[in-house]
Amino acid sequence: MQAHYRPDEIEREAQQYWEARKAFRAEERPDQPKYYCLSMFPYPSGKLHMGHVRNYTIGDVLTRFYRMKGYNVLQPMGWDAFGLPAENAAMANNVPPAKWTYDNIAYMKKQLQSLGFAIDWQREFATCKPDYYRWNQWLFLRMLEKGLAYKKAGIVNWDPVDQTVLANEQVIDGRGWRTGALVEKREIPMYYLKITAYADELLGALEQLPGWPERVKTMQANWIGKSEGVEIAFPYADDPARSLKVFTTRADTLMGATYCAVASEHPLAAKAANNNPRLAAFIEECKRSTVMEAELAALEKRGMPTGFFVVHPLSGEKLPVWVANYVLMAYGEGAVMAVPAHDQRDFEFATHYHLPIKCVIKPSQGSLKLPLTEAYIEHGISFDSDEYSGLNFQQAVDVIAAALKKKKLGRKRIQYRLRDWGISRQRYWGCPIPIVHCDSCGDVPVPDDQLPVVLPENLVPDGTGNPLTKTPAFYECQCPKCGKQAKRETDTMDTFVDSSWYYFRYACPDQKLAMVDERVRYWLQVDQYIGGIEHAILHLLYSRFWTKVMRDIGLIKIDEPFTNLLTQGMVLNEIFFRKSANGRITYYDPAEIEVELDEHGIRTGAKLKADGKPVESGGMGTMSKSKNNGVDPQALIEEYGADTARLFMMFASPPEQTLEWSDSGVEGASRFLKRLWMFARQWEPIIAEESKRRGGDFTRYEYPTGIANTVPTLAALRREIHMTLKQASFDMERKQFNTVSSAAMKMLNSLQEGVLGVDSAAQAVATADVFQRALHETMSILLRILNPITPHISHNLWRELGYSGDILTAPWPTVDESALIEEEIELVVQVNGKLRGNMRVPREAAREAIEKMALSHPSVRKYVNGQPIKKVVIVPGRLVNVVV
RNA sequence: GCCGGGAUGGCGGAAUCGGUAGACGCACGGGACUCAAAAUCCCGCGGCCGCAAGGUCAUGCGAGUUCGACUCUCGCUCCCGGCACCA
Repeated sequence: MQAHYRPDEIEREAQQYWEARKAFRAEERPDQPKYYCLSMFPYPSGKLHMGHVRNYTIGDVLTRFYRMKGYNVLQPMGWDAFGLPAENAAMANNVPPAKWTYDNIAYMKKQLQSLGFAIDWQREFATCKPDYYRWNQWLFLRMLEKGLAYKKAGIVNWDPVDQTVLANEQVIDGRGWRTGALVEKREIPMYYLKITAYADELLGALEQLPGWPERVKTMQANWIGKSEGVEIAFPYADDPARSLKVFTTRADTLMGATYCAVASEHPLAAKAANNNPRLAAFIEECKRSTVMEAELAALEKRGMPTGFFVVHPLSGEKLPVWVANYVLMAYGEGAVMAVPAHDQRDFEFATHYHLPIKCVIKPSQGSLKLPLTEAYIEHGISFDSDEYSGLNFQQAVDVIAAALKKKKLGRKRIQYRLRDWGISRQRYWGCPIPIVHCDSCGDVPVPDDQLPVVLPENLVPDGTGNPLTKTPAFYECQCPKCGKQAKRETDTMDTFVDSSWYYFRYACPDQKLAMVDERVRYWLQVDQYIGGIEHAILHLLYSRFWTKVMRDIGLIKIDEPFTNLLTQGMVLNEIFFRKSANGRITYYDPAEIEVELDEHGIRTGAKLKADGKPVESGGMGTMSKSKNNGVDPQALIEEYGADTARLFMMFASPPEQTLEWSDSGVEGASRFLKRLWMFARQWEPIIAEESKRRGGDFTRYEYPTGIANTVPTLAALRREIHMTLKQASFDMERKQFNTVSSAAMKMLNSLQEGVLGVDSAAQAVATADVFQRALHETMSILLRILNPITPHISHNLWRELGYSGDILTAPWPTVDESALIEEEIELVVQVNGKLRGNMRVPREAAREAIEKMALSHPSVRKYVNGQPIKKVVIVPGRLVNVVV
């Protein structure tokens, strides 16, 4: 055995060993339980970042753990290879997105391999290859046939200078990121997928996902936003045959409606603006504002009257119609009835524009405090509502809905917040939408036998829009129907399409004739899916939708793609910066910062190493280029090795929480592995000899009866190791890897203390064989619980110490319950719930005996101090609480 | 703004079912080894009072339930994720 821990050597050696044996190749074995563990595939942005390292380490720990538990595991990897950054890089470096993407994939693959992930690389694919994306196109055509895909107008960000559509992230403070021009909203034709057709199932099926975090399910449910309400028609005052339709969940407040409001994109707004230049200007202004809902919601509530009036469907009162920037065209009817007294947004708007506020709901007990300072939005009892007064929420809704129905001016209806999924992108680096536009035949789907529509890989975007629109070789084509000259669609698909079904393709990446084949039946569902919490809604909802569509087309039989979901937290690092006199902020790499400490180790300041002058701390933030606080995994692996990187990542915090970067934490992890190495080397002769004696067996250990009395230190060591193992197994099952790591550290501490105790004892010689056995046993446990986290060093030591077989498939250790039994246990003694001492009692002591002992305990007597005892609470095996 | 989540020593975090708050690690202090330094090893380490024994306060803030609350309930504060064209 090497004198020193050399991660580079043992990691290379272990990886070659696995490679030579094709250890991670997954095959369908119907007789064995399978475990499909999937981490979200990366976007090939250039090099791995710490978020990837964390994501894939979590997945790797799980696959290695399940392998030890006897499962047939699959851990695939691929590339989410279409997307905007490739176009940006192409513009910056004048390199085609394809080349940039493939180069990145090659580099990142090497990085993943150097981390020792147990990936079946045979199944690797990239979504930018026609072999993959042809099935996007194929399924899109099936959806078109089923009416699940359709075309309609959609709103996009338009940069008037570059004459191009911008992504939301390319719009900064309302201006194009490259041109600085004010961005406009523009309506263009787009393809949509009818995810709303599945809204009810997507919502209902959440209940059948017990393996998903509650918060993700709640977020999805809120996103789908099913609400039961009433659609109400307000007839136009000057044209009673026609009406303004609104949707409300609070029909009980209808009698309190004092105006109606429509979105600026609503047809009525446009009509009103025809002879009202001020209104036209206001609508124009709304058009210039953002398309992003988050920004829209934060805007000050503004509006203008349209000059139109509608008639209240029950009271007959004339109500004005306003255009308001807080009404969303995309939700409901794009119009609302405004009840300022009982809706906060309406209240603010009405207050600002001095519109009437009419109260019609009051608390069931007491009354409203007038004048209102905010809307009363609770459900209550109706009043001042003619015949609809004195009713509770449900009664009022029912009665009012019935009255409206009778007048044919409304009906109960279910409304979803969820909108259909717009997939058209006016960009080059994506999957072409398989449609041909023909002057005679209209929009014609590309026939299946002409798929895939291949994206040329040699174009370089220049920032002035999609280069496909300037490439006749791509867009010039014949109409599949009539054969006349036609124009190919140049829009490409949203990259969320690519990621909506890649997990099926891993089961059969080589299948040329179909999207999926019968192998998906063996591997799917995904047993464990792992990815960032930022994907909680969109990606996961689209994937669930896509799965249901594939099911309904008859490709698969499952309803849901992912049985268990783990949403990992972000990787953070401290942000350091300086603000210059003109307000410009410069961010500094934390590696360039020196932290100043006082004598207690408490931080007093930080300065830049280069000039020794102070910098400010901006707290912890996600690692990003813009904050200059990223740490390159490559440097970490090169300096400390993959095992240290993996151990630190797992130890620093539980997977679901954020993880704070710490250089000294990394050193701590490295120190532990060195300590483990030195310990193994020190005891190698004894352990290896024991291995030889027992033919490498690590499954059965027998000890003489009464060992607890003859060799108490050994019994204590075994008890500690098995107790720690019990906790580690529990934590492994619940995926709390930080405490599994600390259990390993604890075990090494116990071992070092344990051997010291035995070593120095006079009994050591007499009990040498028992000691040797216990050391062999406990070391095998330590190496096995560490194996999923730090597989290289575990692999190496396992072999060096002569344990039989391959640790990769060694069974997860089991707890020897008999090692845990103690004759005496410690009980905590409390008086009135406050800790006052402890006492040792026999394991099987009776309640009465415990109570008697507690009452005679000196500190109990001191605190009871003669007061009458009300009651004694005894929690078996834990504590006694004397209440006075 | 709306939806979801979080807050525990100097720091990351632990506490499995409401039962000893601070496991494990980092940082820091003291010591050993060394010509010296690094590495390594040993000891200490929440605050306050106390020589000590011990006492007392303490899990973001404020209330409540309970014999007992980091854990449950209600109200706040601050931070983070998502908001449909970043992936």
